[in-house]
Amino acid sequence: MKDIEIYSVFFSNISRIIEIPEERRKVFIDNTTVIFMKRGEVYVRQGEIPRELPFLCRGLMRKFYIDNEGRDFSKFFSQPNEFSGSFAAFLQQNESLFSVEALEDSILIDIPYDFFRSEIHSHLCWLQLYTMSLEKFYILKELREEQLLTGDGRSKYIQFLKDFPHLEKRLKQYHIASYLGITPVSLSRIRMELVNEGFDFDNP
Amino acid sequence: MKDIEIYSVFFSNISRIIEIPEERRKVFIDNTTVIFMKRGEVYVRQGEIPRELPFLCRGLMRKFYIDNEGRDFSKFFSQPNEFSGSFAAFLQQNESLFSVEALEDSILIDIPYDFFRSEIHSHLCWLQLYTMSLEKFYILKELREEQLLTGDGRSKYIQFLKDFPHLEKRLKQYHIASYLGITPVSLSRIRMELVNEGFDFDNP
DNA sequence: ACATTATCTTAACATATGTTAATGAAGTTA
DNA sequence: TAACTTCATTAACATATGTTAAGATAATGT
Repeated sequence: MKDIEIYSVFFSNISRIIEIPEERRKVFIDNTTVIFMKRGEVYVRQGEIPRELPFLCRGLMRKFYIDNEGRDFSKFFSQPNEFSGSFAAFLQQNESLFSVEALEDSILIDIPYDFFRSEIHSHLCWLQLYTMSLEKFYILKELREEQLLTGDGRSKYIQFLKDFPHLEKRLKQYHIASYLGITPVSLSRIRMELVNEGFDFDNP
Repeated sequence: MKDIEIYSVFFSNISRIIEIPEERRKVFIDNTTVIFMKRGEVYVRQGEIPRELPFLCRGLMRKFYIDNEGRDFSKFFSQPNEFSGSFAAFLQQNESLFSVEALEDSILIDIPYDFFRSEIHSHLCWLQLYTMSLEKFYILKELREEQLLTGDGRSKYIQFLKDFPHLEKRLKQYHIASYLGITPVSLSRIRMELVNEGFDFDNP
């Protein structure tokens, strides 16, 4: 798949939300880069300063923390038409708190920091789109915060199944468990419970 | 304290970040409302649709969830110069997932939804300021998410002490505990541990 | 298809946190 | 000051989740 096709799909998708004029599209294409990633490749490593903000066009990526004891926590699973890096680290140009890896072959558009600050922040159409994106992410975070704060393993898993109905089968159990902040063993117990209560994972 | 003084301090504070032209200030003042709240008063209740976005000028407020079993979880403690409502509910004009109450006498500026969408979203200066605010909140949420996902009670409490050094003495222990997602009993055990290790809560 | 590896399940036991309740400390009101 | 209320601490016990390890199942590479 050629870059031009990637951009074409990209602009077609965002045109459903806001119209970007031809001149701005051209500038965008000239200043950003299309990246192809293979499954298992790491986009950015915890501790690196991300110089680009990646927009996921295709595939599936995972944001994850490794803590001091080497434990792995999944922060989020990114799906197409989302930014899939660390806003926090990119915006502040400091070290990313987490790594990002491709769980499946993926395609993303890399937006360099300087271009982001000059172009995106100074044109109303881009700023509106970016703000909507931020709002969407913020809303997700608010829900996630509630889930993590108030829920036990079981309720967090049930919420996960609602939030990501198509991901349950594409993800490893240990990735799901690490997203919920529990162990794979504990997740397996919860799944067993649900099955005993009549839940059918093939036809949820 | 009169409204005009509140607005004066408000514009003075934000002018350190971005300049708002006189004409926009006037429109802002004409379309927003200053609200005075007493300690213990509730600004918005879980389940209500917030028609205004509140900006906290003075005081201390608490955002909190009550779950089905009646348990109380503190989502955040808002300090001056922050929005202190639910972005998610306000932006989408749907039911707030949490309540907001004043823990101390507080003053806020209420921004009505329609005005927010028409005025703030269509003037670059406001949109830039708003975007920065969103970015700041998003960054906070990203840190909070990590804390909730990866930390146990003890490490979350230590992080809380770093994040809110002046709040430890102004808040009840059970509010702190509910912010960390643990019980007051568990928090008390952690504090006892820290004291035994030589930590001094009077001179931290 | 086979061998190999990776993942998931299950069980036994360990640990952290929750629950309940009693006590003590601090702040409020009469 | 005394009586009362609210809050924090502490202890005993209950429960959910973690840890380790074994075996079963599924995925992968040759």
